[in-house]
Amino acid sequence: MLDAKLVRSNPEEVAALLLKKGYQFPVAQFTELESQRREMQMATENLQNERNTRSKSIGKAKAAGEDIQPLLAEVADLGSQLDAAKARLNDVTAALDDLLSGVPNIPDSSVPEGADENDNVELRRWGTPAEFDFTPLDHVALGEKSGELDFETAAKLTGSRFSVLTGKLARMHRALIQFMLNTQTEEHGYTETYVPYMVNEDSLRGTGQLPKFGEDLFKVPFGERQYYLIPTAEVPVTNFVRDEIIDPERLPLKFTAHTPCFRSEAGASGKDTRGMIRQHQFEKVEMVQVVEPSRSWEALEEMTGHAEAILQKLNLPYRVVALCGGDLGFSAAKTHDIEVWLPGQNTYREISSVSNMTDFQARRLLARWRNPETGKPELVHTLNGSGLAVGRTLLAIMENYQTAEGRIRVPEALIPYMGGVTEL
RNA sequence: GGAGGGAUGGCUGAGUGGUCGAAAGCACUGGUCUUGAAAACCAGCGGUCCGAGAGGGCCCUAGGGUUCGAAUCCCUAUCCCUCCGCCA
Repeated sequence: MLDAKLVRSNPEEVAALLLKKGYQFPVAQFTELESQRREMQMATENLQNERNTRSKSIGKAKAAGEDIQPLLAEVADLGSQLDAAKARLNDVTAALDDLLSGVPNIPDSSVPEGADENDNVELRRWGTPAEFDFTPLDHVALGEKSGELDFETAAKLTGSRFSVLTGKLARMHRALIQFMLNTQTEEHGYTETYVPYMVNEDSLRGTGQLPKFGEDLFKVPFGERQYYLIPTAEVPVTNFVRDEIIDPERLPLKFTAHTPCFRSEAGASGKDTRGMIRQHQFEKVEMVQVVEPSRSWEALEEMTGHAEAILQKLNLPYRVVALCGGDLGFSAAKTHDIEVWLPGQNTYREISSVSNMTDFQARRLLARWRNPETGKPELVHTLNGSGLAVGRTLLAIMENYQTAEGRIRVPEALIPYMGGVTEL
């Protein structure tokens, strides 16, 4: 959520900044609601003040043994006036909150202009795509050959956009998770966590998936309530700090978690239907940092490096792009995507996304730290990034490490995790 | 699933329907003392919203209710603890 004060004092300026994201901020509607809110808040508070003052004097009179009947008569209709005022105020603040919670984060000034992924800006490339003296297959064809990647069985068990892995391929999938977690914890200083795969609405509100993006989530009815399967570990892990005031010496908080992620892919029918690029269920190792505001841009670079390190160790060629305004997510002020080279598709595809949410999530979360300079609780900045998406890493290895016989060599770094196996 | 008990500021913890936004302690900040530190002593010290300010509102898990007035009484929900049952 954006800072209401900021929006209030410079609505036009905020609207102009949000245009970069392709978002039209309804300035007139906001200003109108805001002036109503102010008027009603003052009216309500005046009534409350009067009620408090009078009630107090009744208490005094009673204590002094005076007759309080005349005083009671004077306040007879104050209650109903107050109720009416409160109801009007509630309506307006609810409308205002609705409006404001649908407004995305303001993109950083360094974010490139642009409408969609075609306008993203490449920052750097690492590694050289391998030359094959045969026509490289994509991971679906490779999986069919070995029989270890099976979409038909998955469709029988559940439906489309699921996969079944078996044998050594399943093991490599597991090996990747261990490898990523070990790297993030042992080399990059993250604390490993294990978290719920279902969360409540408050958590999703805190990180910004709700109220706007509920249709992307799998819902789980639970008694009278509703839980949601997590779309990313960002949700449970970032919510660690909801309603917390964090001691400055504890910052930065650096957490990593391996979780499955569940996405309905509601708006993506027909997109990436082949293979395991876009699934309803996939594994991801996530990095989350909670930092003091002055450090968040530094942390974005650092975390991008932490994701890149995995690809470098696996010797997978990739490039890093800065997302343009139109391609940025709702809560992000800036995002780096890391795209891995896929020979089977002859293109780079997203394998990690690292974002600085600045104080946007922290405001909804009420995640604060006590700034030693002011002594006051102030909002922290939150960041998250994949380190990495496991399924996509697996298929990148399949395609980049394939042999003419359609087998898959095991990347050096993974051999210890594979019990010494060097080829599948 | 059943029976009880609880939830109060950064933490621990008192609180009789009416000067209660809330005792006390810890922690923290400033000061006195000291070469310096510790100890001791003194003082300060919740959050949030509106307002230029003066000031005012709201917040004692959450949501309802009773009342002129609720941290305090009633209802519901959530979470935690104890015991019984069941269970990977």
